[in-house]
Amino acid sequence: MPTEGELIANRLAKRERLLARGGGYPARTRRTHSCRAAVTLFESTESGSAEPGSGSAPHAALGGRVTGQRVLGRAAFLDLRDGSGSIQLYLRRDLLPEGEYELLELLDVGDFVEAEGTLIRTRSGEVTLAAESWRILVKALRPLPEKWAGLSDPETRYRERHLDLVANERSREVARISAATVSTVRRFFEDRGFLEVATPVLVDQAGGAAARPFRTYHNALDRELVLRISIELHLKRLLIGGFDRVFEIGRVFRNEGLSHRHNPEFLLLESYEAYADYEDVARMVEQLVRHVAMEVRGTLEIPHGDLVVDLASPWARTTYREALLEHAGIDYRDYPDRDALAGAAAERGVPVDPAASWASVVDAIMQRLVEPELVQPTFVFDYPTELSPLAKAREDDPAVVERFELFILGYEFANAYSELNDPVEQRRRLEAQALKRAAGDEEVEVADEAFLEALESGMPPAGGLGMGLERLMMLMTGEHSIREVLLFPALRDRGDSPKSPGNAP
RNA sequence: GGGCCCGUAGCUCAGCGGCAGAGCAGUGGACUUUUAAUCCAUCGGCCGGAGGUUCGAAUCCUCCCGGGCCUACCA
Repeated sequence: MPTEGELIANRLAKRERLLARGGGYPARTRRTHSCRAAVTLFESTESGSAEPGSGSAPHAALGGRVTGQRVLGRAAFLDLRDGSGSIQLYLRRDLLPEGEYELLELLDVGDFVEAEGTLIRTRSGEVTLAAESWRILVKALRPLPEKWAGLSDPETRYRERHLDLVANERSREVARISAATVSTVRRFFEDRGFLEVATPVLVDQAGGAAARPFRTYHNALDRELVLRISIELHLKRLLIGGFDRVFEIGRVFRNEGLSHRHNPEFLLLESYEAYADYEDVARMVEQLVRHVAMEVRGTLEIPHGDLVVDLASPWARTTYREALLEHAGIDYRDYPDRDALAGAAAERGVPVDPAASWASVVDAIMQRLVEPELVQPTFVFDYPTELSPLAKAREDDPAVVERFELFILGYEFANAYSELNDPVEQRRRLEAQALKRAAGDEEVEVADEAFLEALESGMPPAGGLGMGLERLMMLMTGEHSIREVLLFPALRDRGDSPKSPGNAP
């Protein structure tokens, strides 16, 4: 077992020899088929001939990465893989032009090659390209993870995702399901006449949610900027401008801790529909999630760990007040006093920050005692107004707003309102939040003057939706950690410098 | 932030006070239908880092770095 440096040095030497022969790193290839297409081609014209070069056997030129090799003297088998799948290559000295078989001396697992020849089925039944010509396209300098045990160290899988994807079919599958989830969501909204827009990521103030932002600086404008924590306020300005249905799928950034379900940057879907209310949005979300499940999984019963998430049955509906009563035994209306509520929370084992407001206490109880219980899809309607500064109050009860959150697997999947569009009331609510901020609470909604002014020009009644798409990916893939569905999850800096082949002895 | 666990060869892992190990990969050789090819030979180490205990530390202790799980926070 030579050191990593020696392994790389071996491959660098082979690269030199390859270049000396006039090969290596060509810009163009002669590929005629993907690996999968070649197998399909052969099976559709199955000649059954086990002897290469005979009769009407189909011909193909393939390219891909060598993932395994079995050399038997004057013949060799290579496993070739491209983005479509894999196929076996058969190299035989007497089938190849003079000197080409000896290229094997320069080949390592991990290199990309091109081979052109005849498709056959071997004695053991495998569809195989019997090469009549081949070359090395790319010399890989680093050894790939071991072929049988593969790559399992989570840290390496996350930090060097390319190796994880090469080594683990499951990781490729998760990436494909995640991508299909996003494209299906996009198509769902497009098919319903929503306009997809792109609004600024760099903004003056981080509004639309309550979270700490990342701060940055624009040199030419000599301006402090922050990265958005939400998309909401810009999309509402588009409703004001006259678009009735808009949506955006975009990254938002929250300067908070990491966990198995939180990443500092994540993919947020927001949609706004004029002349709709939160009941309409709830119906749409139910359709959306079911549609995605059918498109990417082909079923409405999604296995997740030990349980099955049932998307087919009608989704449970409750209210914030009922949910707290059922799971925590607290009717928050019996505790209009902050300290009394904090006492009730403490009795139930919910830790309470002494500085927390009434709203923070009630929400701590919700998060701690209620949300984890909501495993099967559950809508929770009608949140306390104090928790929801951008939502419209119920006409029959101004203490609560027309807001719902959707919970699946014990965590928040979606958040939706009948959007507050009374500019005077909106200003009053945001000013109340500003008082909290002045009292030291950094995680409250900011009063965005540009948004408030826009609202004064008149926003139609509308229903809005926000949904973290990584959580939808987690549901669709059955993964329990957001790091599995993020291709490059945020990690701490390991501190050492990247290894370079240039440093190899 | 707190608790538990992990870090040994390129990869997957064993060793847990007494000479640093295995498989795969690599290197040399044999082999024209293999598919975890096989067979022979062989190279290979900052045991995450720094201190400490000890005659002696990969092994025990402390701190630090990185990761995982649980938990908390993120309305």
